[in-house]
Amino acid sequence: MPSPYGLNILDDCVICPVREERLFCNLSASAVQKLNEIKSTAVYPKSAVLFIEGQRPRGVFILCTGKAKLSTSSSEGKTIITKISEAGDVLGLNAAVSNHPYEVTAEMIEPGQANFISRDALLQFLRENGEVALRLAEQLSRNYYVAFEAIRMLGLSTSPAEKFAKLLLSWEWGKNGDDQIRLTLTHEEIAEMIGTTRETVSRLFSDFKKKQLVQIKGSLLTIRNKPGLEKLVHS
Amino acid sequence: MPSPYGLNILDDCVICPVREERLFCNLSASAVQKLNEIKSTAVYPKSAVLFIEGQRPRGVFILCTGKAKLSTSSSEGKTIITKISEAGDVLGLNAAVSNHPYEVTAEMIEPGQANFISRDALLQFLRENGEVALRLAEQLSRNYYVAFEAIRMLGLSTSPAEKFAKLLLSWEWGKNGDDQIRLTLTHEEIAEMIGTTRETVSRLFSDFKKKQLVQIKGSLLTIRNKPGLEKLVHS
DNA sequence: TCTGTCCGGTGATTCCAGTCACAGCCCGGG
DNA sequence: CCCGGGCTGTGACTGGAATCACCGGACAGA
Repeated sequence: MPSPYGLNILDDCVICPVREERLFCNLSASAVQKLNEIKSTAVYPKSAVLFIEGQRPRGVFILCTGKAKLSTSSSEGKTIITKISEAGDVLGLNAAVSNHPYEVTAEMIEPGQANFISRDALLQFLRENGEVALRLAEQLSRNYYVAFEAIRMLGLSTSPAEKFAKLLLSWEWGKNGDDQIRLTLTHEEIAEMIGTTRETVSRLFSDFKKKQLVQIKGSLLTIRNKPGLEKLVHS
Repeated sequence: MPSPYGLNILDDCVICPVREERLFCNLSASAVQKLNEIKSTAVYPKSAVLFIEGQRPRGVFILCTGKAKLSTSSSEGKTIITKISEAGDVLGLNAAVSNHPYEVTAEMIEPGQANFISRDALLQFLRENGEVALRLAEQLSRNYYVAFEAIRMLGLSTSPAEKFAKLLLSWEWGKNGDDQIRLTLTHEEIAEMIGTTRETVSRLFSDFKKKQLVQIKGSLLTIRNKPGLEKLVHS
């Protein structure tokens, strides 16, 4: 059956869709089998919320397609986005293994599918498959390094211009050989990633365009002068 | 033999000196025995550097006494302190298990002793003691949450005053029943924890004293009006 | 005891980015 | 087709924090 949003049908969404280094990859056949038994797959529209900061951890979500933003906010309403998750990412893992409340809110920014595994089933699975423990440690480590990058982003650069350049440069790499990417984030979301305001991001785009650093055509973003950007980053 | 710095002699420094929830606690007798074989203990003076950001991970340090600051800095010289480690903390764990370079620099701010375990020995130990894997995951999770708190500290508060109040309130709790603590950090270090400048911290102290929020007598810091501080924090 | 160094306090100045306000735009839905 | 809501661009203003500069005190070491 065709699903909405132009995505593949559910059965095409396997546990390990993309990245080899991820938690649930290259497991024994029986382990994969077990995983497929305890997972449940669902399709989420844009703006769907997988879980909310502060909730008790129900389980983990493995993103098959689409993108989700992970954010945390203060009671004042100020919000920071700590990561944009893509296919293959495991969301809510820290909360699930440590049984702390979710530390972030996960909201879809591009529609997609995700496998859900309840906390109980996950822990059970981990107990029965010692082989995964190391993978788990590696994945937790990766999460830590991602958080750490956010710290450097927020703490180590004085001007918004520098943070913005840093963010731009953190994209681009690899992907599809081409040196242009589709910009799916709103200025507001970019602002929340670098800890500034929407207006400032808007002005930065203008600035960077004027200075021939980047070029924008519709939603297509091109870097025209990478060394120029790197000179802004000094770190 | 008495050691310098007025500390206990080395043999008093066991693997698990303080906290029950830590990585190397409540292990089987044989595991503890093994740990004591592979560890090596040393005494570090103030300003001693255990490891430096970017170095290949040699191993982990388990702090027995003293305090260490973990920091990262940009090539511009700007520095942020991500955590003040105390007795019982395991330093360099993420780097060691994932074989990434140390992501922070660890420098003693109060002299003390630490056990060192080389990466090879640690991995070997982990392999032989599956019981520790879960502990490891929990510890990595804790590291993550600590980093996450730093993110919220740096990203979610607009004014230095708010960050400063937040930092003050993050101390105090528990310790020695008393509601005053010894301030061992310099203003500069505090500034590096909340992402501002030394002068601003100095002015904040003046402000808070004038507003009767805190009191300072020598190096003894007392909170005089906790609700007042909490009102500044809005998060 | 003297001296250099580190730390803490404070004033003056500058300027950047947050805030407010508003207008145009794109796009989707009725 | 037009309407409306979310996104984007830009101007004016201003407050607050970084920066620069300097001083005095504490302390360690010669």
